[in-house]
Amino acid sequence: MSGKAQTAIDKLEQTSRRKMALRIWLRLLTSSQLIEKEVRGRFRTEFDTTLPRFDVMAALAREPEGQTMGDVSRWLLVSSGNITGIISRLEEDGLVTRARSAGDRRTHLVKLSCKGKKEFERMSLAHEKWIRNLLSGMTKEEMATLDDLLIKVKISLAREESS
Amino acid sequence: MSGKAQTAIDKLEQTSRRKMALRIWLRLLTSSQLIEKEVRGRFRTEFDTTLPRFDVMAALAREPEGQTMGDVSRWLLVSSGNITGIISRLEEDGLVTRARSAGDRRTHLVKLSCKGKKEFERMSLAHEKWIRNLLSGMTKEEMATLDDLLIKVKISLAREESS
DNA sequence: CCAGATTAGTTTAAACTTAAACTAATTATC
DNA sequence: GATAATTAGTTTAAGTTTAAACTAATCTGG
Repeated sequence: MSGKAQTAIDKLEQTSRRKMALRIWLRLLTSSQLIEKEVRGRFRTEFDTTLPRFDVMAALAREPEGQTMGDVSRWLLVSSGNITGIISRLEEDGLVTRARSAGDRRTHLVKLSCKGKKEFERMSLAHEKWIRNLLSGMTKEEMATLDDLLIKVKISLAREESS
Repeated sequence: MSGKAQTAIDKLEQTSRRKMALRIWLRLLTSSQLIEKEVRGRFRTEFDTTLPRFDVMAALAREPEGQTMGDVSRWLLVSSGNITGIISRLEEDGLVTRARSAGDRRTHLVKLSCKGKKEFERMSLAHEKWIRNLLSGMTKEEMATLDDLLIKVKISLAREESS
């Protein structure tokens, strides 16, 4: 009988289903906040930039041909007004380009500039290393199980948030 | 052999440990963001308030005798300046009281007012129900395992973020 | 064609958030 | 006991974030 299984069984006996969802939510939130705090600090001290800027650049890096403002805001789950502001600041710094589309003239094609690509590459490698180190206390098996469970969380959310 | 175990094993075979930490982080972040988005919207439409205000009130509700600004900011993992602003707005609305301590005159004793307690009670019940519904697609066993793994994440973070 | 509805993006106002500078009170050290 | 270091909290400046109002372009049903 493994230690992990024992702990989980204890929890089933001690904790009502009622309180368990709330507990999961608080833990989910705390983990995210702790990682975010750490990563934000490192972006500031090592690259003199912010996490939202990196997030937007990472979204842009996924599509070298460029994408619309709406694509970025939907991918990052934030409002379009938010993206407008961050893209504007990135554009001022010459890291992204924004151009009105030829076809649908409402949309704008946004992409990383050459400078932006290079900068993102540097930051991305460091970022990946930070995360790997932060989670180095987890075994591969634990991460695989956690990944499965987080997928289940997402499925549950998708089904319930509409109702 | 359960479906869950099979999925996890597939992942071990297909995904390098290197990429797995990053994947976990993105899933953690996405789950949190989706829940936050939903909860924020409900606080706005059903109680005409914000999530940060509720978070501060929930922190205060834990200690009926009151606590310092620093206690609240440490509990919520946010800056003290942030707490100053939110407490000030809650105070204007008569939901909390803030008084300079008699002993150490640098610290302030903050607590929910009577009105604040009643308001928090109403919101807290609704909040718990929202979360329970959002996670209703998870079994008790899945939640218990997820809880264990998130504790392991937290332990890993605590060990690594100092280094 | 064209009036109304929809969509993409920006702007605005308010709140949130942080890091850093600052003030005031306390503690430590000599 | 005076001075230095620390601690609690506030303030400030800049950026992030949202919801809602707005502008401009496109689509849709007559």
